[in-house]
Amino acid sequence: MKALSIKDIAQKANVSITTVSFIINGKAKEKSISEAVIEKVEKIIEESGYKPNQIARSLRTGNTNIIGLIVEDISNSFFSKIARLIEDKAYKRGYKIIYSSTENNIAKAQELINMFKSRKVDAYIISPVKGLETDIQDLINDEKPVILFDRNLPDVVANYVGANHFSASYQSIENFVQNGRKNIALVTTNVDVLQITERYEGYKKALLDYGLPYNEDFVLKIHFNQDEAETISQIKQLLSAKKVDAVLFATNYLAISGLKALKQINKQIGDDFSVIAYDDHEAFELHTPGISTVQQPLEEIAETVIKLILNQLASKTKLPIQEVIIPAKLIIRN
Amino acid sequence: MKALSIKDIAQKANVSITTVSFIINGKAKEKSISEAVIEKVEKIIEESGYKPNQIARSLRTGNTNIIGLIVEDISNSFFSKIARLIEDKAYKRGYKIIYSSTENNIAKAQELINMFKSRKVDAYIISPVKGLETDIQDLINDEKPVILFDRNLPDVVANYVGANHFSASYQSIENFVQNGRKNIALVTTNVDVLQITERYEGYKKALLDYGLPYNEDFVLKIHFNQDEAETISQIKQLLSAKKVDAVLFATNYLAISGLKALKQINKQIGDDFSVIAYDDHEAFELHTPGISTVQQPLEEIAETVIKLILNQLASKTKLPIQEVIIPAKLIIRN
DNA sequence: CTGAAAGCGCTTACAG
DNA sequence: CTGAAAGCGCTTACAG
Repeated sequence: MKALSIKDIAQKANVSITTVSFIINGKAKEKSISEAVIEKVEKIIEESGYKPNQIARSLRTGNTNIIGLIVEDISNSFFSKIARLIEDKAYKRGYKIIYSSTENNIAKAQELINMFKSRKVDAYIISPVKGLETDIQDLINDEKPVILFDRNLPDVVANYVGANHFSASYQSIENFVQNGRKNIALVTTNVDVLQITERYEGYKKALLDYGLPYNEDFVLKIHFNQDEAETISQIKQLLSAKKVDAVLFATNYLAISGLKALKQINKQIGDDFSVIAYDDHEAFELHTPGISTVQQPLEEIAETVIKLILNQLASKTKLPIQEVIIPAKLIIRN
Repeated sequence: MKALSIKDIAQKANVSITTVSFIINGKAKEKSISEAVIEKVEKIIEESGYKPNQIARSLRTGNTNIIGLIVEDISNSFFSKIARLIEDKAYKRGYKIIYSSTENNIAKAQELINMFKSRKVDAYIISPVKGLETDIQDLINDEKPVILFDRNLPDVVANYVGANHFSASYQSIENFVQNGRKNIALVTTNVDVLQITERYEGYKKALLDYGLPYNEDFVLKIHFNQDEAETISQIKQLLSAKKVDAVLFATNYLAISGLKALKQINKQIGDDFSVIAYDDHEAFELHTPGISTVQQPLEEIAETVIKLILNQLASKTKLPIQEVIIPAKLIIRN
């Protein structure tokens, strides 16, 4: 069964396809199509269930009404929640989302951008990987709306929306210090992105400001993509060999691994040992005791991302580049 | 900066666009284009960074290489994990995924299917809502590849992949009984989909088989979409007013709410009270004590879904409808 | 008030 | 071995 085309509708209504097109696109009044014709055509469209072919429309107009979303991993709850919020807001404005996960792999990310390009997506929302600078710059030079989020690329001038990672991590350490902790460890990843670096810098600076020594042995950089079992074992080692009395986990999945490690070695969170996790996770609230976390304001991030995108999409002229830094919130749970 | 078209490449190479098209599509040999021309054209394509416009290609061929994924909520970890696995496998075969969340809303789901239709997606992967029967039947009549997953629609004959919800729930109750539980409650949703009904039936049948009375007061049907606070308060009521000694939660998010409720009323899981949750969640493993769960084999489900889709996409003829029921696994954690 | 025609960028049957 | 031309289903400038 072949789908109906505008031609079929025009034939049934005994008008030209031009007229049908005007009516479909709400230009009937503007083009002064008579009320009678409008009604007739609309009735036929309604009855036949005709839906314009978006592919043809896209080829003609150059717009697809599709936004490309490129994240590290859609199954990570931070990204899937953002994806959901963005989807919601985009759909209300007639945009659909096509997504992809980079797995932190430059080659894959580049390939994805190329695919999205050849599919002519109208705009890009990207949680970038280092190494993507030129590709992103090309998009921007092409006048494509691009919003980076979560992590920024220092060497590219692009719109960016993200939490204040430095101060979030600084505050966490501050909290540890106020609770009398002195041997504070950081468990982070070896991924070389600004947002991770900033969390590290916040940690370092806070130690310095509070007169605590910085000890390299207290910083564990977990290899991205390594087995969770390996991660757990490294964390166990950090915690048992050293006199660590507090740990900041730089991502939620690291904290999850960390909690598993604690459970295995039977180390209790309490009077002489504290933990703070970056990014929330249901497990943290449920954990006994509750795990304090640094929360990125998801709703606000998604809202800002989509607002910037839609603004750019709506504007004929190039808008100034914006960096929106949103404070993260430290939630104390014990 | 206008993107290059096949015409530009043809001009640069001094050949027709037909020739360029054959080369791009790997039909050069078949069409016996000379080696010299192939090399020349490929070099120009390479140097210029030309990428064929997929929109034009889609309009011409009728294929988009896009698969539409319709789920209840992409931010639910069950769906986001499936989304990730499907994405992976689809990309390897040249397909992209466009997703959408129905929020269990029939009207929204219908709208989504229509959008996907007019966007000419090549295939549909749908976790359906009741009420979508005709829409899905229409797709099937249109010879579009359609795979339902997670939940089936009894009144539509479509490919389906899902876990054996009945037996999963039956086994859970069996486990409770073997541990001496006698007053077993079920916390489920009021969503009227087969997969939820089956979990309920499994619960009922197991009680019957083990000679335990079925008590309506022990079945709590939570309204989908209601506030979590409300859910928690209802669960608290169930647990405090009744002499319930075991609870099966029919979805992971209900179990999360349930655990919060337990924490609030300080009810311990242990010798005289058991819990099993449907669908895994990191929180369950970390919880003290660990929460037993019924796990759907995500990898296997995704694998089967994508295999069925690709088979259909590859096949010229209509393939027989298949229902693949995959056993769920009961993981005992305490 | 309405329509014929060009063109978006491809693919492919047909011709030579 | 290669190319001219039709056509996928739309939109829109132009003409009347």
